[in-house]
Amino acid sequence: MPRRSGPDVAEVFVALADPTRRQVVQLLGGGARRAGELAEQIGTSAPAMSRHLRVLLRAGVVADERRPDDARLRVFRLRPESMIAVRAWLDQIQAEWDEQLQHFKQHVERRS
Amino acid sequence: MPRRSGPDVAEVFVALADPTRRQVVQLLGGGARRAGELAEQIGTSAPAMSRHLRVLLRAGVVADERRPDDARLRVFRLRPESMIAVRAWLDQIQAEWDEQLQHFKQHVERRS
DNA sequence: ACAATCATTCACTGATGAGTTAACTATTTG
DNA sequence: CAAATAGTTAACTCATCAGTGAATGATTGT
Repeated sequence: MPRRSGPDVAEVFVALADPTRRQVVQLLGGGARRAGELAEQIGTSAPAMSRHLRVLLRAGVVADERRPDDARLRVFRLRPESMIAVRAWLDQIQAEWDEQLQHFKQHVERRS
Repeated sequence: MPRRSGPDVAEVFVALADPTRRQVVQLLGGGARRAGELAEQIGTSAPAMSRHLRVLLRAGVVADERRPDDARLRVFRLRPESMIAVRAWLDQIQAEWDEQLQHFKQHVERRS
């Protein structure tokens, strides 16, 4: 049983509320990257990036992996399941919304 | 020209990062509600709700409308465009991700 | 005009979060 | 072993934000 928790929609939203972390996600969409690469390409310090990555990890947005050939290097990749969790939340809202629209239509038709 | 700005994905994410505001969005998915109703059903104070609604307004997540019959009553409804903006952002990430997967597949096939 | 209702704004508090520099751990390389 | 590299942790500062109670604004009812 893996120790890292599954994506929780609340934490995912918090994670994606920060612009730097959204940039990280966008970069990781193009493939796995090292922590240092992310810090450099985004233009933030290493400590700041480390903290951001920890938030993304705990939220289940990214996963980490140490390189077998050089264990200093920590590689991060996207976990699309987290995005799917956000989508599911949006779907839930939109489903209720559509249902409401249906009721409204029926109401209008009954009045005509 | 309406004074409220269109949905900005950055502000939408910030708005949805708060659990109370997500509850508001969920309730509004079931139809328009007054500020007081939202405060009561969620169990928060009126001032707090007012602030949350202002954030949601500025982010373009909700729209407000004063009732013609009783101008004290301010009714809030969902603006689905904001959710669509979030979806578009997710789509953009996932598109890059899928493209990356394609490249990976081709790489594996070439190696076999 | 006066009271009641619905909601917002103000002033304040406590908590959280992002950034920085410096120190530290772990790993690889000469 | 010593130096260099990759990254995290620690201690601190600053800003932001959510909540609260009190006061205020705006509108309706008597």
